[in-house]
Amino acid sequence: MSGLRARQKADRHRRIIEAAAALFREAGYEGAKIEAIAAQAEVSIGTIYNYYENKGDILGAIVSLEVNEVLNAGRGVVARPPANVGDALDTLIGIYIEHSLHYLSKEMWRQAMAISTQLPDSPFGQAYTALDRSLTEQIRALIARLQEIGLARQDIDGAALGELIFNNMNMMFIEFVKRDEAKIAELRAAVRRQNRILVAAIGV
Amino acid sequence: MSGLRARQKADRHRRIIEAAAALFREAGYEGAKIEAIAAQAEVSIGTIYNYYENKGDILGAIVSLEVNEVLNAGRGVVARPPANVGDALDTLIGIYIEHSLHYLSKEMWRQAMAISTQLPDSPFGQAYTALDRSLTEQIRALIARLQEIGLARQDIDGAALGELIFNNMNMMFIEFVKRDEAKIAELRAAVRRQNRILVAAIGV
DNA sequence: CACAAAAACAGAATTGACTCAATTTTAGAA
DNA sequence: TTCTAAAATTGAGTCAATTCTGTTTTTGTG
Repeated sequence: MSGLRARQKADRHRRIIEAAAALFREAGYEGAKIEAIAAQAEVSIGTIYNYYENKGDILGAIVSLEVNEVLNAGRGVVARPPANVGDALDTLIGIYIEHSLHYLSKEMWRQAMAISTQLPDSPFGQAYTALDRSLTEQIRALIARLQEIGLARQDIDGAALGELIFNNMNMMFIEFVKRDEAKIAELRAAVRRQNRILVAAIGV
Repeated sequence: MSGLRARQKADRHRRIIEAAAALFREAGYEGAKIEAIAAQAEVSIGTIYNYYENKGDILGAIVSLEVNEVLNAGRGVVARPPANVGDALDTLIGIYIEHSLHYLSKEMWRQAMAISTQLPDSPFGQAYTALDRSLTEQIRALIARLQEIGLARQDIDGAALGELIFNNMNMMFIEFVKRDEAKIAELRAAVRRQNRILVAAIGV
């Protein structure tokens, strides 16, 4: 039996996430008081803390949903990459960046990133690290695919290269969300310029 | 005249920083209560907030001292770099990493990094960004030096390369401080492996 | 159906960072 | 030396996240 308790639990989870997402957008992370989230979700404060360890974990759950969508969107590029290394990387990274701001504001990203380094052992901290690893893995998969097709040199250390590309992109993204006035187009151009060095090194 | 007021001010600054540094080490960042810092520094809570905007700024002042030392230590390497690109990068990065844990614990680094992304416009947030830029600039200077000496190709985009190397190193350092059991030697080896790709691409 | 144990809920109490109005100290002019 | 305005200090009070303990609901069993 699926059980009344289990159903109510799932429902409460959903209500809390929805209420929090709405309030984070409206009022920002700091501005969204736990009390308000509880009221809007129609649960008590205590119940929220029964479901999430702390306020950061609530944001974490929202961020995780988002990053999983990004990973999904990236699969298509890995399966059928553009016909040269530069465009392939640019396309994948473009998807990451564009999607990332679809549901989450820069402020939400800042908070999420801060929490993940501040509390690396909290549920969200660990989830965030795992998500980063998945993104690195996807870039690495793209490189492997390009090597297969014969677009990239076979003798390249694909693992190290994947990390290099991800780490650089991620750091650029962090700086990007730290400045409210920074534009997506500029971020993409800067990363492309940096990647050009790598593209030259690994193209056949 | 240097003035009584100015002298007392400098003295209070010093006392607050020393008290905070000691307590951060002993009890961790969260564990060090403002009230305790105030007591140990023999000032009132209000005075601390007269000198620093918030708790993070106190840590920020400590971190800034540390990073400036790191920058200083790096100057020597840029002035007289080892005789090949790989060793030159490894030596500079080695200095950064080894120095970084001299005065600051991993926990203090985690907090500092978190604060700098959470509040990028606070005094410390801005200072931290500037410090990152200085480190990037130093790596770029090393590359320029290597190009001068004829150890690196002249046609490389030095600015982009410097950013790439710094961003990768920094991200690796972030992951490093997130895991208490991570070892310095492993970090250095991983970064060396990643840089090898770049070294191959830019060596003459 | 009745009941006991387990799970979940509620919200008052606690805690600690930060604010602010009142008080004290300093600098410098008369 | 005395006085006044500016600067600095103080700590009690505020605010919001988190904890804690008693209550209610659900489940499984006889």
